[in-house]
Amino acid sequence: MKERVVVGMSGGVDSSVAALLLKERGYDVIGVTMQFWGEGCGGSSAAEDAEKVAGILEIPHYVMDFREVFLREVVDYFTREYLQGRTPNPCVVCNRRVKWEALLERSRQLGAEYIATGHYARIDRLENGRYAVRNSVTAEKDQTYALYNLTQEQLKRTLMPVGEYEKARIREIAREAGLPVAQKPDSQEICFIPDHDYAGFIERTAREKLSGPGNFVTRDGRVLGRHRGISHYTIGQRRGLELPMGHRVFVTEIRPETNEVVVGENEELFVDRAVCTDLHFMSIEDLPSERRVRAKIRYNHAGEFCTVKKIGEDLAECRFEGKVRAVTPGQAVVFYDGEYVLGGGTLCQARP
RNA sequence: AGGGCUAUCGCCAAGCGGUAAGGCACAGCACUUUGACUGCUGCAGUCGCUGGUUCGAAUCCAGCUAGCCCUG
Repeated sequence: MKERVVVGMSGGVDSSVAALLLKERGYDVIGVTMQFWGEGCGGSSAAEDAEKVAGILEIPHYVMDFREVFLREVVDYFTREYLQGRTPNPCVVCNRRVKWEALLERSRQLGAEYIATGHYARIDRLENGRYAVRNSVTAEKDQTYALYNLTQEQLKRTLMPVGEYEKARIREIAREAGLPVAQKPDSQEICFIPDHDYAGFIERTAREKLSGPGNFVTRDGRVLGRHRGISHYTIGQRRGLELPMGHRVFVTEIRPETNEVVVGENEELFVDRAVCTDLHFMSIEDLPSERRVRAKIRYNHAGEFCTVKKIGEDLAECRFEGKVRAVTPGQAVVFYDGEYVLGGGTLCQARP
C-alpha cells in the first residue's frame, strides 16, 4: 500500500520536480496549490502551471483556499508588527502556520500522512530522536532560515526531496521530464502584496491605526526632517530616507512611542549582542546551558558565531564573536549546529 | 526708488584662479521563499546670461537677468 503525500505546488520548477521525484519513488502523490490571497491565487500562472505539471505526471491536482488562515495568521501579524515599529518576516510565519499547520490538517483529511515541498533543505532524524532541518546540498541555495520554526510533528510528516539536489540538476530533471516550467524563473512565490509596496499596503489595510509622519532625529535628539510613518522603515535602511546629509545615513532605531525614526552612521549599526524571544528549538529540546552556535540574523546573512544562553523563561542572549550589522527587532535569528538548525527566535530590542 | 544677499545636476550642496566633491532622488545590475534591508554601477562636457582680466576662471572684474531680504 503506497504512502500518500500531498505536495504543495506553487507552479514553479522546484515544487514540480518535488512532485515528480516522489512519484518516481513510489508515493501516491496529490498536488495541491494553495490559495493565499486575492482572486486567482495571487499568481496568475500558479494554479495553471501546477495543473499542467500534474497532468503530465498523471497525479490529481486541487486548488485549496487558505485565504482565511493566511489573512488571520500572516497578514494581520504582518500589519501589527509594522505598526509597532518592528520588521516582520511573513515567510517564517506563513511556513509554520499556513504552509505547514494548515496544509497538514487538510492533507490528513485527504488521507495523506505526509506533505512535501520544493524547499532546498533536508530533514533528518537525529540520534537523540529529534527531527531537524539540514542545509541543502547546494550551499548557495539553502532555504533553512525560514523553516526554523517548524515543530517536531510537522517535520516528522514532511518530505523535501529537492534538498538532495543542486538547483541546476533540478532544472535538468524538469527538462528531461518535459515539464513546461523547466525554464520558469525562480521566486515566483505568491506574495500578498500585489505591487510589493509594503508601506502602501499597511496604509490601505490599517489606515486608522497609523501614527503617520513624524520626525527623523539623531541619537542626541536633533530633528533632521520628517519621515513618512514608521512602517516605511527598518533598521539599517538607507534608501528612501530622502535626507540630503552630504553622506550616507541609516536608520539606527525606530521609536514607536514617540513616532521617531533615529538616523545615524553605518558604524553605529554594528553590535556584538542581541536578545531574542519566542524561542523555538529544533535539534534539541531545550537549551539548558549556554552553547556556541552559528547564527543568522536575517535571511541572507552569512552567519556569525555566537554564544547563546537563556536569560529568562522565553528570552535568550547572543554574544557574537564578530559584530553583526543591523539587528532588527521582529526578524528571526536562526541558530545552526553544523548543518542542522538548532533553533531560533525573534529578535527584540537589544539594550547594549 | 535705494541698499544688501544669492544664482553650480530634478532636489540639497561643496568649491575661494589650476582644469566640476558628496548626499537625496532616479535608472540598471547583484542578492532574495521577507520582491524588507543591503551592495555595486550610471547620472553636470559644464557652473543664470554676455563680455573682460589671465597661460588657465564655477572661482577675479563689468554689465544684464532672476529670486530673496532690508529701507522708503
